[in-house]
Amino acid sequence: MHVEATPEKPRPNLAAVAALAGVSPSTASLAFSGSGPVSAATRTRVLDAAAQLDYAGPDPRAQSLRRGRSGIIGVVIEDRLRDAFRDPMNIAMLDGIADETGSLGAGLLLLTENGEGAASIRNAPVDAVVLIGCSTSFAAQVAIFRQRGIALVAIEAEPMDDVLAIDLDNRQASHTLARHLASLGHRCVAMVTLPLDAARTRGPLTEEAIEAATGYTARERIRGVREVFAGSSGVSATVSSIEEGLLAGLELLADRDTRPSAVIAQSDLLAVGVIRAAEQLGLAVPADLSIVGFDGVKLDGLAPYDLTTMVQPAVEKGRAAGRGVIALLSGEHPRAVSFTSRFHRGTTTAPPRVAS
Amino acid sequence: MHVEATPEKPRPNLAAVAALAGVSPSTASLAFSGSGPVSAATRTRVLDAAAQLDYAGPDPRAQSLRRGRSGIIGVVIEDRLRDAFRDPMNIAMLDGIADETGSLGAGLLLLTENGEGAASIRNAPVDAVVLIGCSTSFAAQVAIFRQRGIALVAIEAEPMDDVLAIDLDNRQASHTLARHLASLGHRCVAMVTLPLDAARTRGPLTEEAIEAATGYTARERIRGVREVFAGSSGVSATVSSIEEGLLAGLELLADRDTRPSAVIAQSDLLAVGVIRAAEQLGLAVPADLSIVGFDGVKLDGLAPYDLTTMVQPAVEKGRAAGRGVIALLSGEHPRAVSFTSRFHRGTTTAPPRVAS
DNA sequence: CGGTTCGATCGAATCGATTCGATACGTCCC
DNA sequence: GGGACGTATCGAATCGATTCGATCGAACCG
Repeated sequence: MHVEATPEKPRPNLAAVAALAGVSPSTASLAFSGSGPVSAATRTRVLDAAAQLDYAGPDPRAQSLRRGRSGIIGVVIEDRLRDAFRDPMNIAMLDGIADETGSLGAGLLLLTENGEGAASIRNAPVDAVVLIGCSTSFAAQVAIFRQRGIALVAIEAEPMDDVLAIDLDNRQASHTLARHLASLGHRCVAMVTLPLDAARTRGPLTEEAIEAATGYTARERIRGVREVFAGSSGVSATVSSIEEGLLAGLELLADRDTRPSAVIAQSDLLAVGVIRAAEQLGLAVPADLSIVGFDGVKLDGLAPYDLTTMVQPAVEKGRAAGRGVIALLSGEHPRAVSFTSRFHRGTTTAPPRVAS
Repeated sequence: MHVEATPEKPRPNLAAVAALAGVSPSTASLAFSGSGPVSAATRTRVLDAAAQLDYAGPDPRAQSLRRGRSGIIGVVIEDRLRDAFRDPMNIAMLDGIADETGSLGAGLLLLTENGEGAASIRNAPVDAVVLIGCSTSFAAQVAIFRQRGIALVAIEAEPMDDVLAIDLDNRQASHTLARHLASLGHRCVAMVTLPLDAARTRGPLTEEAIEAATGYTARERIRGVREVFAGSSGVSATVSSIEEGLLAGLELLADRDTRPSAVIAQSDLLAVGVIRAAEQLGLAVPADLSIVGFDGVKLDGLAPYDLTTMVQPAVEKGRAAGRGVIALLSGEHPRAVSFTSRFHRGTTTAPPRVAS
């Protein structure tokens, strides 16, 4: 006997299964979803028919149309996936989100800030969206999702109506770091900041640049530092990474006349980059240059340094965001959450060398 | 005048927009999709009506039902997001996939091997799926997706019908590493492998364990090593991470009588862990112990070591997978792709110390 | 001037399931 | 024996868009 494989193999649908089982589509649906009274015999018949037709279960696309839910949660990250994932903070948050939403059976759809096509933020089939920190084009994104009627959770973002905020004490924490340096005797500190705006340019931290900054996290942290070191300046980075910190550090430290005695980097990755820059320039850390970071990433291989930094609860932030999503989707009105960071004194800060 | 906000705000649909614009739904659809002859005047009228109703565009759920496409590509990764993202290889591959599929406008949906609910592998609304390497429950997953009629691309997996394979020369590359050690004079080498099966247990590499292993990558690499060092043994890891490598390393090196003169770790992360273990035990690398890895990750902070390893084109693998997905979705029949690794001689290998 | 063609628009079927209300049939109790 | 009740099942409407074929005018050409 020779088997003739039909090139066309139309996937069976619930109606076909129902027909084969000799029941109505509605009953077949009940049998699958289990959300209604169906006799055991009937259910068995339906399931057998399904097996016979090689039916894989209700089509999720049709389900999501009918139910008005797709079971998918969008996570908006930076433009370049690789950049976003290079920072352990983002991964930790993603992990926290997945932790909580996983119980709900929802999947995470990665969305980029300016993607086009079927899965852009304009038309991804998501039930809710988490905007992961440091977004520089926040307002525009919020407008889109609000129009689409999609629940929104934002990590570290400007407070906004209809957006559940998961916040961090960025200003206060930066203030703490700055005070630490001040108390050590530093008077001339410089910053290496996270991206200031959607353009993500590396460059000197001019007053105009700060004024025009749309990056909430960067701005808050600058503010915290300036509460202690009024008018302090620095360099803005294009992304949170070690390489970028190195470049920014070189820019900052190149000129020995304007060289600061301490650098406040807005992430641990950037801080490590600055340390590398210092090493390249022959500066000893912390003797010649004090450096602080932000995040509290355990950076394997940073030895012999132990970075002075603010440790923030990244996974917890993600969890809170995940719980927020769940609450919003069940029609509740969760309240904004705010996390605090903890000061960690490492070995990368010391009193400034006395001017020679 | 006081505005009365209706608590219920039914999202407008295309029909409502069409009605307001005085055209039929079909014409309104054409106006939005641009895939048909519509006069400029009509299009404007429709768009105005949409703006007036605050219509955000066609519902992606309905679109995907009608079109039979969701524009979403699933990526199946390990159970724990954090574990998966800890290995730069996975991120690199993800990045490569995103690079290619992004042009298609598709989003990446993160799926875990044994998730439940709306976004499990049984019922995620995806058009295609990429199984990222080292999957230990490959066959079961393939069966599910095949039944659902979803296009499949697998990175480093057993060849299978209807599955586009993106392969790496795991066996050959491991053979190369083993030969390198052999040529240095090593006779007693041990392995630290990637997870062998879905159970992901850490334990001695018994013959039975190897025999029963479902992890394709791990098995191939073991095979390559054994072509040179027949019967060589070692320890299997639960995940590819530095910590795990440390634990496996300690287990392997604890007993000084059975201690190997070289360790072949199946990933760079594991190799770093083994180096740490050696350091903890007071062994000098490479004088007392040679160590090789696999992947070619640039591990910042591994200094002063430069790991001897096989450099594999991870991003390229991801890109190939992405291109494969695109090809499959456009009905083509792309051919399997195979990548090769490049030997990198670092400073972590040397001739064995002569037995005292 | 009549036939043809082309462009714009419309109607209606369709994608595949869910769900509300109705129906049919037993069973139970007074 | 008849009314009340509960369970299993069914019909039909619905979710929101896309798309094929039909229709209707207008322009064009011989």
